[in-house]
Amino acid sequence: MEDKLTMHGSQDGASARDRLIACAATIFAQRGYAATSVADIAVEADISKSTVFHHFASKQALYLAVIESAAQDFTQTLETVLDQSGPLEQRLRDFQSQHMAHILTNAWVTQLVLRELQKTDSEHSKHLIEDVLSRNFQRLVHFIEAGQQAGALTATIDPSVAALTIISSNVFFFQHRHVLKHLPGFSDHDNPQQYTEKVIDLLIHGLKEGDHPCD
Amino acid sequence: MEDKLTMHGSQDGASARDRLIACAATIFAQRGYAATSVADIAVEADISKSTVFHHFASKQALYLAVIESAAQDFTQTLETVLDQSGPLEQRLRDFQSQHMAHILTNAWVTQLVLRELQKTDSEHSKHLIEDVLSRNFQRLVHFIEAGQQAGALTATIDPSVAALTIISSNVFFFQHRHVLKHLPGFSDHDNPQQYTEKVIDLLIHGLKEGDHPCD
DNA sequence: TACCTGACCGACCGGTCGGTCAGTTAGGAA
DNA sequence: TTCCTAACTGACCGACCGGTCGGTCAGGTA
Repeated sequence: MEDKLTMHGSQDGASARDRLIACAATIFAQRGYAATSVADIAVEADISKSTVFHHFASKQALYLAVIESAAQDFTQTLETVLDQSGPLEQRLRDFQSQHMAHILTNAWVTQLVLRELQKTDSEHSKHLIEDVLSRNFQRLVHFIEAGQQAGALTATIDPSVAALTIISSNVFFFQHRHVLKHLPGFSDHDNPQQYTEKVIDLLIHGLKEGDHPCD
Repeated sequence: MEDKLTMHGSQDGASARDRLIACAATIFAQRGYAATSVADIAVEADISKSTVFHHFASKQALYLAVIESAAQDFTQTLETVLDQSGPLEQRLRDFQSQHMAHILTNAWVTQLVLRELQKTDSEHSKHLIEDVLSRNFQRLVHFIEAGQQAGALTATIDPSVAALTIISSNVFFFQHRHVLKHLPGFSDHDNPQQYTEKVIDLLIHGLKEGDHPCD
């Protein structure tokens, strides 16, 4: 069904179905499911509303296709960051940096995924997203555990908690980046990379002054 | 306007207007603005839809009242946690713990506030919330700065970044607490207080093993 | 008694929503 | 040429939405 090269109405390279998913993704991400009308999506995709229902059985089916596509986007990235060589601290820094860059460049998709994750009634779609998140989470946890076993990281801290703290700082920055501008005294609101550096600095060295007097 | 003690139709203690706001808050928080109908709110509040429009000029006006009420709820708490005495580390621990407890007990309001914060078009309502957040943020930043000047905390880390990391870990836990259950190897999903303890442990002592060899 | 007022309601309105359907177009196979 | 089929469309439908309107009812006041 994907190898159809004959297109009548559409002059774009991508298939009408893919264009439809892409347009729907941004609008769903911007306005949410209920506030998005099928007519809006049709206008954005430059087709009629009926054509939307020709490609998808319902609005919900279109939304599920969007979520599925978003989940695929998430899986194909961030896979190789932790597998590189180099000093452990630098690899942690790279992960944080690339993770931040990824969610910022794929902002609409990220927003869509996060919004879906916050629904209390999971039903469909949430499971695939959870699978993706679980995989990324486990990879990061294993990386930290390896650092602990190698003696490079403190063995007493919970690697799951450390991983979540790393991820949450990036997600929080992303979700509230437009609010952070108005926070008094916060200078890194328009410099996410510097923010990730500072967070890793904090996580590695800790807050307590007396903990490393032998520098 | 608040001192009306004569109520005709309602047998509850709170005024019908307050009950309306309370009911609307939970439904708005659960389903979002667009997905919530005035009829739904009316049913929940056990009044007719017309009565909703008797108390509020429009659905939007009701929503703004809900947001305003939610902002007030947020200001009145968390004001005295940091002002107590005791060792600095314990006060940080208390803040994290009480902040977590607060957003969990006021879950619906918190969800409403967070959802409102993520809107790209701020318009109304966002400003008051930003005021509340800025105040809490500044208070935490000043606390950390004081710890730095007293020599108890490392002077090289950015206090704003530390404050945001503290807040973000709690917010992230709250937002994704239902997803965390399905994360493999994460044991604290149903124990938020233990999670806050571990986060503070991590933030205070840091990840790096070699940083505190003199314990 | 008579009057006023505010809380409240059922019935209703214009508009928008998701979804259907009959019909048109155009390329490929025979 | 004929037929098939997928892509596509405008017209339309019932359901539901936010909001209005006319009116009821219970208390306060004089």
